[in-house]
Amino acid sequence: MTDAPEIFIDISTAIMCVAGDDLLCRMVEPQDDANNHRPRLPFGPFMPDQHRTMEIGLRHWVREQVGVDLGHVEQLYTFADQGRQRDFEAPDTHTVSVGYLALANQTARGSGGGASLWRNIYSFFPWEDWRDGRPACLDESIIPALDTWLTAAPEAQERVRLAFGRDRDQWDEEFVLERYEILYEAGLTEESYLEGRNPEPLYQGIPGTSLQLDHRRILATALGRLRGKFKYRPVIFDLMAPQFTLTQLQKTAEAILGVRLHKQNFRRMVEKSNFLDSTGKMEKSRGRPAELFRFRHGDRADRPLSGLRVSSSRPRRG
Amino acid sequence: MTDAPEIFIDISTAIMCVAGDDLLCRMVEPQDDANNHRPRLPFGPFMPDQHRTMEIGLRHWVREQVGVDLGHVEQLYTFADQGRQRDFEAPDTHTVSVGYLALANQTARGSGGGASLWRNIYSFFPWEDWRDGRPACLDESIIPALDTWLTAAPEAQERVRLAFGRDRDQWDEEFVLERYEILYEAGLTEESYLEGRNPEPLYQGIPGTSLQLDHRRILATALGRLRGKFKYRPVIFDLMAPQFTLTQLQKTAEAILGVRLHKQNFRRMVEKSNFLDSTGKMEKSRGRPAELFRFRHGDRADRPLSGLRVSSSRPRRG
DNA sequence: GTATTTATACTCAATTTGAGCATAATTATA
DNA sequence: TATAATTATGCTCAAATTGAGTATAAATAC
Repeated sequence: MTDAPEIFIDISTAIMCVAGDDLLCRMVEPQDDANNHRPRLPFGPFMPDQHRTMEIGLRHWVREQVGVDLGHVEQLYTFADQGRQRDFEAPDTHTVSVGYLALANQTARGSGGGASLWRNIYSFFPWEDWRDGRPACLDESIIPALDTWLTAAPEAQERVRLAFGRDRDQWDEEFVLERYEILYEAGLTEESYLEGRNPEPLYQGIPGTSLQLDHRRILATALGRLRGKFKYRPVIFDLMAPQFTLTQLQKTAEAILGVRLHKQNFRRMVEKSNFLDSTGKMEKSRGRPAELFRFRHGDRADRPLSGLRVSSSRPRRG
Repeated sequence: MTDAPEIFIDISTAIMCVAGDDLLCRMVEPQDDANNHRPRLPFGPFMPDQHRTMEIGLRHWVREQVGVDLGHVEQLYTFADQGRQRDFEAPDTHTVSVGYLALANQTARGSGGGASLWRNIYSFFPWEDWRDGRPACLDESIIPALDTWLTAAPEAQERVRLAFGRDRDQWDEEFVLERYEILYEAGLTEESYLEGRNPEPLYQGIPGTSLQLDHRRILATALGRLRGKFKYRPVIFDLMAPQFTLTQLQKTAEAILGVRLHKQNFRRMVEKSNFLDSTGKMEKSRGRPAELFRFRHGDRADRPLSGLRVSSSRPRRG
């Protein structure tokens, strides 16, 4: 077993942050040196002799490449399939990719080395943002393209139906990865085209910026995980500034879920959850000033670690 | 960078199955060749030249070592910390361990090569089974031992409180891994003793069979994941025979959660969820015969993929 | 000082949950 | 053969939660 390919591990991190209405992800922009004009996540090899754990390794690469202070950090998934992140210069090598999700708040946004940028997450997944109603790109390009693909791959019918729903209400916001994987397999992403999965650049009608290597896949995993997790663990507070108003909290929840929430009910839920301590202070901006709250940490909350069981608002018109 | 340690990947699988009241996990028993008398999970190296994906690799090792037909398969976590699964014979090597959860039903239990056995999962985590009330071992050995440890490591106080709760009702059944990790760090597992974390065999008062390598850690991850997941995805049906009664379904849910459920409410919930099709048939055993149901697959269910939002029964006596 | 904006309070019906009582259809046993 | 024990299923009912408002308060903008 001497000529088995040597294994390398890449650690890539999706760092999320919120600003106003936007859920942002920290990218490393391409240096425009011809080869690779797509942005990427901060990433680097896992070096067991220098990093006792992968999380230590990840913090090293993040510090070096984007200099952001991380709050909550969690491992997402390990992708090992051949060909999704192959290094063509080292064919006798197999690189496995471990994706992480990290959360930061605005105060920790840092600026750090090199060209880098916070990008709205929905610029990579326009079809995931339903805050202003059903995204137009679904009916304009994605669904028609998938229908075409399904005539060639009818066995995928059920999977597509589950991921993209049939009519309204059938959309499960957590299936971010499933949807991205389907688009990838259907050849509707630039990634699949560049990796030679299909001869035609079918992706060109579909909006959404593509990323290097398998980073958009990792990012899809991150968004899906975040959407699921914040419903049952209070991770949302890692995205908030130390003090915040209920509206800011709600905007953050909406940005994560890609969905509009009912204001009064959100407030009621959050108050009952006992997560918040009120600072006496007020924030004034436009209309009536809003009270500033802060997160009440572990020891005093009664439901130790549940999340925000949000209920979305479906303004009645149909 | 020529003398960086070479990386290997182990794939280990926790295969779960249900029989009656018991949640079982498929072990490979030790061949009793002195070195290792502890059981282990089926596992083997990931060989990228032979297995296009890790899941293919896992199925290969499972087939070879225990011959079980797998239903649902899902990746759990990738553990990479030094020293938790070190191979002392190859010091210039670093092995990363990827854990998987797989579900099987009784009809798929197979027998396959070598000495192997289904073992009750709570034999490894006796403190996780609350079906007959609070496990005695908690107050008899675990909590006192943790208290002793906390005097030496007071910074862990908050973590311990969160994982083990203070009084009743504070126990979050999903924190299986967190609890195991605390016991490991506190030196209260045979694994930590054998890995040289502490000179005294403190674990000897604590019940629970230990496993080889980091397999009990993977198993803890598996149980925690299963407990969480079946609440929002219908994975429980992968553990059921093709036809089953509501009581059997409830027993399975109880075995997973390690908690007793309220029968009538469980029935009501499961009927409303629309997951079941009634076969006309009945199963008779002791009392009144029970109707046999089967799982209604995807296309016809109205809530496509929610899980069983169980409500536990707390018989009032306090 | 009136319109606009935003925050917060309160209401109310519909639904869901938690707990238990009642009844039905069997097998085990006196 | 009657009666007890056992298991399944049906139904009730109050409490709590949810979904969708209306109403009012406290600012700024014009």
